[in-house]
Amino acid sequence: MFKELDPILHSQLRLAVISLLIGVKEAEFTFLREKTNSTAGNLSVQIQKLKDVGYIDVIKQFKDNYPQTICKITRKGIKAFEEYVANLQTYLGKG
Amino acid sequence: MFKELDPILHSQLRLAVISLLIGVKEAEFTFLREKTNSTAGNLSVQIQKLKDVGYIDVIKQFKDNYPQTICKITRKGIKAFEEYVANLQTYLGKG
DNA sequence: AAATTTGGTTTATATTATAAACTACTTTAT
DNA sequence: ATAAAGTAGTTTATAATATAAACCAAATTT
Repeated sequence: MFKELDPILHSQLRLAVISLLIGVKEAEFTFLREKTNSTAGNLSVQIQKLKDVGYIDVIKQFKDNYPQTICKITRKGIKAFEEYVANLQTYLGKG
Repeated sequence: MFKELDPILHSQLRLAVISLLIGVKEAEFTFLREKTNSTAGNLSVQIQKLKDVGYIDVIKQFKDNYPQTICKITRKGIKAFEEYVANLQTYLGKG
């Protein structure tokens, strides 16, 4: 009947981050923070979680003297997102 | 960009319950438990929350000597579900 | 009448999310 | 040169959620 929803993606902020990364394939921390309208602390935590499970790659470097965090979705992340969306349909279908 | 997702509905079990209730308009606790494959304790708590915010009405009665809990979605609940689904599209659109 | 089943609720615990405080460094203004 | 403010995050503490386990009350079965 209802499919399990990946708890990693069933979070507003993490879902928004993945959704953005699917569109652009690479994005800065600050870009994600602006687009998701989240606090830096929360975003930092959620990016770490997405990285821990292998849904994104995180590259830390410096740009114009400032630290810069770049995020990229992985193949695994794309697959997880697609499955999440598909499973979600089992909840929305009856509406 | 991303719309806020109603935290009451952004829960796998509560969303499943509402999804079921939209289909049938009235359902027993036991029916919901079977269909959602949840534990009675968890379901009891989540039904209480849906009732607290006015998304469902809960009627307690007896049937064949046993207590029976009936749940019905309210107009407010239907509206909330529809809005949740619409807002969710802002997250899934780029996939 | 003891054990099991039905239909739940309550309570305790694990997991998540969020915000606030902090680190480390850079830029700007004085 | 130094103080104040800004950038780019991380860590930590707290609140909210979810889940499971234990419990309750009555009914049924053996």
